[in-house]
Amino acid sequence: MARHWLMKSEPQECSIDDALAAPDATVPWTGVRNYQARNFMRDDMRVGDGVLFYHSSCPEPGIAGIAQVASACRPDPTQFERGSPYFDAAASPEKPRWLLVDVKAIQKTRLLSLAELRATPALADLLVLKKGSRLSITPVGDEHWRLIVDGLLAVARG
DNA sequence: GCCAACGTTGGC
DNA sequence: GCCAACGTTGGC
Repeated sequence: MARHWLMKSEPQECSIDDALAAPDATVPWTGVRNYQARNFMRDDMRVGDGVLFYHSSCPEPGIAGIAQVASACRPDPTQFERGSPYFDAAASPEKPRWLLVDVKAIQKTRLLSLAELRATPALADLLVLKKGSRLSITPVGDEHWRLIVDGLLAVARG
C-alpha cells in the first residue's frame, strides 16, 4: 500500500514551478543530510507514493503542490561534489552516505499555508506541525493526506 | 536577525 | 556512554 509524504523544498532552490518545468516534471531530491529523512527514503518510500510538495524557508511557507515518488533511492551525487554546499568529505562513491529519490510533480495547487494548516484542528497531529519539527521528509497518514488533497483539489476545481 | 528546538561532534 | 558545545533548521 502506498504511503504518503511531506517533503520540504526551499522554493529559492526548487519550487513546485521549477519541478513542473523540469524534464518529465521530475527532479532529483538532492541535499537531504539528516539520517532520519534519509532512512525514510531508503526504507519506506515506494515509487508512486504521494508527496505533498512543501515550500520552506520562504515568505509564505506551506504546501504548494502535489507530487509523487518517481524512483527508488540512489546515492545523492552532490555529496561527492567538492565545493557543493552538500559536499560530505566522509562520503565516497564506494561508501555513499546520502541518498535521494526522484520526485515527479503532478500539479501545482493553491498555497495551503502553514498558518492554515495550524488552524485546522483535524491536522493537529501532522508531523510537520509538531513543535520543533525540522525533518525535511515526514510521513503523512491516510486521513491527513485525504483531508489535505481533497481540500486542495476541491478549491482547484473551483 | 532572533531564537527555540533538535542533531551532531568530540573530549573525557 | 555521557554531555557540553556547537551547528542547523526554519518560522517569525
